[in-house]
Amino acid sequence: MSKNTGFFEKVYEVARLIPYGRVTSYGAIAKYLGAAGSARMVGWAMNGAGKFPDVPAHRVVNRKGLLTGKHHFEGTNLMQQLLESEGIVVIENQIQEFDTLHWDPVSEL
DNA sequence: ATTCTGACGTGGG
DNA sequence: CCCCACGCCAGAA
Repeated sequence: MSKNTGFFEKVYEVARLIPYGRVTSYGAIAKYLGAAGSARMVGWAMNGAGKFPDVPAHRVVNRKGLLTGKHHFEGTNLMQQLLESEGIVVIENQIQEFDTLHWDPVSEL
């Protein structure tokens, strides 16, 4: 087993709870973990999420609904394709109707 | 040990 | 809405 820090593990846990066809933001996860303000750590944690197929990192975007982390996926627009595959409309790396699709673990969970 | 970076967020202009 | 500056803190060199 890898030496996962509790923080990383919790990030992955929340990420797996993201419903199909919905998205959330790094800050929302960070806040849910009680690490509000440390949203960057969530993004960094996702960097290691590539080793976890169960973690839909493509459903995690920044607060603007922008696919800022698409460059970390394979190819150039894999992240967008995955999102569109779930019925999410993405134009120019920007999720349409982001406010409606946004899933907040603090409120929803 | 120090220094820099980073898949972010918030506040002010 | 945009842009700029600061804070956040774990990991890498």
